[in-house]
Amino acid sequence: MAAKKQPEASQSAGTSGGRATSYDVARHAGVSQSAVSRCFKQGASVAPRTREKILAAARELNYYPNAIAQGLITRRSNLVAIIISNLTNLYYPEVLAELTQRLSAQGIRVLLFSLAAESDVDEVLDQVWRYRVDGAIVAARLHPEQLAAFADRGVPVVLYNRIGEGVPVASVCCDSVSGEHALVEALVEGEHYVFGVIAGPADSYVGEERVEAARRRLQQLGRECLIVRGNFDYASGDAALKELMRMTDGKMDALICANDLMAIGAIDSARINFGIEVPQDLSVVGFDGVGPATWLAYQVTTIRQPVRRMTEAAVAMLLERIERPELSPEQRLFAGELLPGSSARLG
Amino acid sequence: MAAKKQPEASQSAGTSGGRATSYDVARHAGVSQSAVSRCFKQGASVAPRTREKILAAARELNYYPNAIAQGLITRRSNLVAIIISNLTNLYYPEVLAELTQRLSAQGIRVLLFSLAAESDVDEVLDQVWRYRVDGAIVAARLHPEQLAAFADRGVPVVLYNRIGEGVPVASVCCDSVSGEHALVEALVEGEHYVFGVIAGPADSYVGEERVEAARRRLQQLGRECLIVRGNFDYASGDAALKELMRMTDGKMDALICANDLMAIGAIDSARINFGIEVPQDLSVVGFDGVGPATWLAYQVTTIRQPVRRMTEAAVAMLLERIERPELSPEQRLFAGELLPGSSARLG
DNA sequence: ATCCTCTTTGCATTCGAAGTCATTTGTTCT
DNA sequence: AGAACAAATGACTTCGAATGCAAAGAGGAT
Repeated sequence: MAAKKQPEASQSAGTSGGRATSYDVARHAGVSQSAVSRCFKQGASVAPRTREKILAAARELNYYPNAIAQGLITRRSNLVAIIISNLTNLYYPEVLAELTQRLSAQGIRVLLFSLAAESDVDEVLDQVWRYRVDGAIVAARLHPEQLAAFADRGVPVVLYNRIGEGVPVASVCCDSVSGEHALVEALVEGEHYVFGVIAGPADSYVGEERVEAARRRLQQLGRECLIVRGNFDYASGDAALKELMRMTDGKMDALICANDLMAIGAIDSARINFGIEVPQDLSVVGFDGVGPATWLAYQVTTIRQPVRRMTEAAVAMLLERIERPELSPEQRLFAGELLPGSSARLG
Repeated sequence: MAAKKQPEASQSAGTSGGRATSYDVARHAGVSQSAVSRCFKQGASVAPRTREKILAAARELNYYPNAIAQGLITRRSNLVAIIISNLTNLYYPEVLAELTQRLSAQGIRVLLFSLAAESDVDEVLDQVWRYRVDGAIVAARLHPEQLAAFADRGVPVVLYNRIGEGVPVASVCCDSVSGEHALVEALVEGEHYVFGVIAGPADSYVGEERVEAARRRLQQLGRECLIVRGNFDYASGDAALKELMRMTDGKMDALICANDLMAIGAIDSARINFGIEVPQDLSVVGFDGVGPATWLAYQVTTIRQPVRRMTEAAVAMLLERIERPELSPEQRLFAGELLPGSSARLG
């Protein structure tokens, strides 16, 4: 009867599998399971000699604490969900790599969710709840109710390059408004008159913000502009350029793109499909500062997002909120840096 | 005394937190915890009326089964580790997105590990063991001992675009040899004589394989070539081109690059730094078929990897091995498709 | 040697769901 | 109505590590 109280060490714990448990190690070292547990816990009270013995046994048995079991008892999974909509966006891989490495450095693992379609969100969230993640970083469009669900469940979230629309949520963004203002001002000073704008998809937060900021500033400076919608990829930059050339009868001399990839598509299209010289005949500016923007053929004049500082902030904010869930939903805005390339004649 | 046997339902399980447990749901529905568990398990024996009652209670309490607890008892975490070295490689984001979505579709979650440096591998593996992942997909260079550790622990692995050097491991690769042969043959037929090759970093498996295949085939066809090493990025394509132009006194008329990104760097460099026409004066070919390779300015002649089929195979192989660990370490080789761009004059 | 304090250690319980087994309920057939 | 059997249900144990608590040990002071 008493036999059941202290579980038996697993019999299969030879040198083979990594399936050794703390009981196996305990038995091997001649101590209790508690001692083994303490031995792997930072700052717990274990005598040096005991610690040695236990660590030796652990090494011999190839023991690694079971994070699943730890998560169950401590109610801390040390998992953070990263939810990203379009990994193919050229800008996100860098962000993802940075976030992952920073979280790893803090002893936190990343559960990655990549959305193929927006309709997948609810399924993804279902899994997020099940895994009892400690927090989440979201670079995807969520409905207010979906954001509210995080609050309901007490799961801290930090949004990346978007804000909680209607719901107060912590977020990290690159300042679209000041970035676009800088671009517009430089273009106006550079003596441009017929402005075209390539917007992002309507459901993109940063896309709309950038275009709106550019439009406003142009208006303030007495310039009109034509706006055509793209969807952030290369092909849509090409298509939008053609459309704008048609609409302006080839008179457009400045083009503001909601991201670099469309700017690149537009530059190629202008040069190759229309024989237009960039920047002599047409100035093109983008946004983001992704790798290809700096390629010799493009050298796009753009706003470079401070990805390192932004990811650092996102991780820091999330960890803070995991420790202290009552913290307010701060919004941090980072200024981008105007990267003067050679795709635009500036003032 | 008897009170301790049946755990109390958690008191905090109001409609607020997502912290409800199966006991909360059980009490709410007036059934036992076992019933709740069965209710969420596919094909278990539960009366329709009971199921209704339980599901209603679960919905009301916002109950989601705790995957951590499930993982502990079932010894199946439903987690797969994806280990990737350089997410910034332009080719990997697509692979990662595909893998993640395919695994999700199979009810499996992705634990992402992104390596900043090769030295991180052991720390990463430490975490992989702790989380008791059901399997792993690896697109990073691992030492034989590190690969052996997976076998030791009975964790199935599938390598992506690399093979287990010395250790038999399941893998999915794109056929470098036939791809390079096709490129070389086409270039030779296109009347090229002075061949340059830009290799990848020495520690890249595919890089070495591609270059070696190209070199061999060139030799068989009676052509020599000069090889310069790059590191798969744009800047190294530029640098390598300069070096090759110096070495050949500007006489190089065909350039084989170990990946598209270096091909693009080389094309830009040739055009902009040397005023060379591509493909009139110099033919350039790459490998991978990444997005920018198809841009109007480049249209790189390359071998497109069948990413969808490869990721599908990787996931299928991994799942098979999770079910039946005794399966042999099959290697699957996928033929790439020659994508005739306009960066090379072919035969 | 005695008492007190501080450090180590082990015992027993806990986290939340799954699954075994025994029991109860329900159905069908005679 | 009762037998025979299947379906549904609940009690209890289990997975592996963390931790509160009590007991044991180690020093130190008197």
